[in-house]
Amino acid sequence: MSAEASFSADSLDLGTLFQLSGPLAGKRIVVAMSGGVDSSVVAALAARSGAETIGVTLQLYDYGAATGRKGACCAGDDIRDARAVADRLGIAHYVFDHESQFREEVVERFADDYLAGRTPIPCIRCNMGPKFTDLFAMARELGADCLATGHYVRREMGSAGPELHRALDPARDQSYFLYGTTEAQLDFLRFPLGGLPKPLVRTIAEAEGLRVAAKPDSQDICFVPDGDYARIVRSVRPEGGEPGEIVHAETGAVLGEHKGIIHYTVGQRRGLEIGGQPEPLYVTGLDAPGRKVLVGPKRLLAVSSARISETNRIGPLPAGPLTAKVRSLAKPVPVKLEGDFGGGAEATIRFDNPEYGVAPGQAAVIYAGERVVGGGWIEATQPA
RNA sequence: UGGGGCGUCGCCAAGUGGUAAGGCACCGGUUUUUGGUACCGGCAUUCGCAGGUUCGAAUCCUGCCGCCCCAG
Repeated sequence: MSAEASFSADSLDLGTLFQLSGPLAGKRIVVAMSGGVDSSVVAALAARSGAETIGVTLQLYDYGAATGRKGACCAGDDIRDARAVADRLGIAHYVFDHESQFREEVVERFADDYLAGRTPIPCIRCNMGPKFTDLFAMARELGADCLATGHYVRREMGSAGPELHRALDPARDQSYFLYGTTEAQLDFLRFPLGGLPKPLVRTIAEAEGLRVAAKPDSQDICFVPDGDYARIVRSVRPEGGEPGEIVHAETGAVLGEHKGIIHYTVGQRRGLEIGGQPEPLYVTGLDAPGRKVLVGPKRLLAVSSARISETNRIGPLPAGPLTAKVRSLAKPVPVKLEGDFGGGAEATIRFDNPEYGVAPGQAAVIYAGERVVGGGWIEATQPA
């Protein structure tokens, strides 16, 4: 409202923002438009840059069927918003129907993970698949010079090629969700917002007269608008939600009954509905075949190391100290990396200090300072 | 139906004459591009029920009800 109110896109060095060498006129930028503020601003900046700009939006799911409540989600509105922004900017805009791919690669996988006693992160699968693989291919086909997205993450040129870095604004950083970006993808991708504070992005949206300027930030899982993810799991895999026993991890005592393993995640405290305890009980493990939820006091959550799979490495492994984030909201903690890392190999991360609530299915993202070195899926953990 | 013990929020539990701790659970909020976590706040006008004593009772007395243990 103050200094930023008078800000306009003209004060930004758009060439630097999009990291394209030479004049932007004659270049072709494909922007992944989700219908939100961020990607809309990216489209606006691209359009301003003088480059030919093409907006692309993926329709990822049928909001009516997926949520079971017609109009409960804004997928339809998002697409309309994206189109409206593109119209306003005078750029081409294409919508691609990706429902079946999204359903298979993201939604069903999400459900299967829960059934297997894991705690999935669909956003990462979505980034790895529909967004960075499929959109990537489309942008190539469209003859683009780069694919730009509204993610808050930075692409920095290192001595060995482009590197992925955390966003300048740590509160907005989305690097955790993008660790799976391959070097080939990163070469082609651009993240113009990674160095900008969010309020500024909204200011630009206002200055550009974008209808989405005041649109709330998306949160939660996009195909679970009301937070009831278990219902989505059951709608995809009706066998989910089978009740079972809640068992003490140490004594084996049956403490209660649960309403389906899909409702629980390692590290979870609430929702067990077991009272009369001297200290809180946490979910310490999930026994999918036995349909058991294992619980115990907090100390049982302490983990010394984790095995991670399908690792992706972005750029060379640095010599310096490494940190890891094992959930999106957490400060990276010091770790040592053991085994091969990258190229899909399995590796182990060893925590310098015990880490609590490390859930299989979540991602472990490895950092060297601000740089994202890569990451993998947490397969199993070793008690501390 | 002889003896002993116990009945305080959904659960565990402090309080034995001075006007209901705490923990767990639950609910709400904050945080947040996943699930969780964490933090903050809320949560028994009432102590199995009914009488009585007292200025005043969950705390003392009486009866009843319920549960547990020992004895049979």
